[in-house]
Amino acid sequence: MGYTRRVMDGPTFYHQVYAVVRRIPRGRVTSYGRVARMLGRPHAARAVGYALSALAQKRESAPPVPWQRVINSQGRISTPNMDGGADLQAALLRAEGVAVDENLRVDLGVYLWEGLHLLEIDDILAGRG
DNA sequence: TTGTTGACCCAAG
DNA sequence: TCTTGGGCCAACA
Repeated sequence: MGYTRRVMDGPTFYHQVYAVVRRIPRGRVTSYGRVARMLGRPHAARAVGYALSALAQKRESAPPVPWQRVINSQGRISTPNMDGGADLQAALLRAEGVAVDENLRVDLGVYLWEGLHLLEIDDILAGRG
């Protein structure tokens, strides 16, 4: 089968996103697009952002997902600042040693996390990670 | 089953 | 640098 993801017997795309995000090392960051690519969905960046958004609402994350380590491809925090979310994210990153600009910008050349390969992700999703 | 909704990405201007 | 416009995707009503 090629494209049917209506009823996936495995983890949903969201869970796959969470699994990958949990692998981001402390003090490093990556982008939504990169996470999407790691999951074999090069164009699903928006869905990744949506997944993290849902995470913030549900507030049910055990173990917790370090969502603050995910920013956009321009190295900027794109979290809505309604709840002070963007500021919170910046604070969390700084606490990990990541230099965040006053304009909520991070130097990807320094802090970018390259990511994982598909095979490693398969292991993680299979519970061997 | 269809339409809507985003914490996106990329190429131009 | 910043702003626009078009494209892509998954979850949900």
